Amino acid sequence: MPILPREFYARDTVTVARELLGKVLVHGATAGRIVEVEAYLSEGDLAAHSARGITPRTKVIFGPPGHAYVYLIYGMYRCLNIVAEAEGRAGCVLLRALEPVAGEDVIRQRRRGKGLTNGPGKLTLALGIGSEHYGADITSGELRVEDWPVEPFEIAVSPRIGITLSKDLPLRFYINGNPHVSG
DNA sequence: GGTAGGATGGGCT
DNA sequence: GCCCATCCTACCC
Repeated sequence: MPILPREFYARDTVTVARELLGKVLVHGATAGRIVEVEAYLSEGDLAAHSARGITPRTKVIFGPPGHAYVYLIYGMYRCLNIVAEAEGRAGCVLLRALEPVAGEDVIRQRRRGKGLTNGPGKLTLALGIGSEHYGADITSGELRVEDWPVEPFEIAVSPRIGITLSKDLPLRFYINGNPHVSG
């Protein structure tokens, strides 16, 4: 299936977030359709890790689009973001939930607890994504996003989950009615 | 059905 | 030293 090109990501973050819904994240033999995302903006968004400027951790968010921003959360879990916007501008999309579409046997072996890929920390465990993917180019290579055929769907919008700053901005997007959405 | 608390470590003030 | 863009288990209706 075709890989999304870098131009796809070189747009405003909300557009990228909404259009990532329905696309498929592939890592090796495992793959999952993106069913829930959150946008973290370059301006006016205090919840974004990039809001306090360029640091060793956040520098990839300011770099060229179509790369992975992976970070450690609560000392135990990794979350995967995809960098959007033109180089020099911050902006990224957090992947919050997937619908498994390939390698489900492998995914089951990697997961404990309830749900396979219905949360940002769970989906990285399920697909085997870790800190070694920090900065990885997701327009080529082992970790990538592909455009697979998809049934029509409706996009639902809500505030983002688990944050305190800028918590009322309507920047969480998900496929309405999809059973793999978190929460 | 629900909520409360613990695990666990890097990043930043 | 405090703060997390989380998940799981235990316990209580």
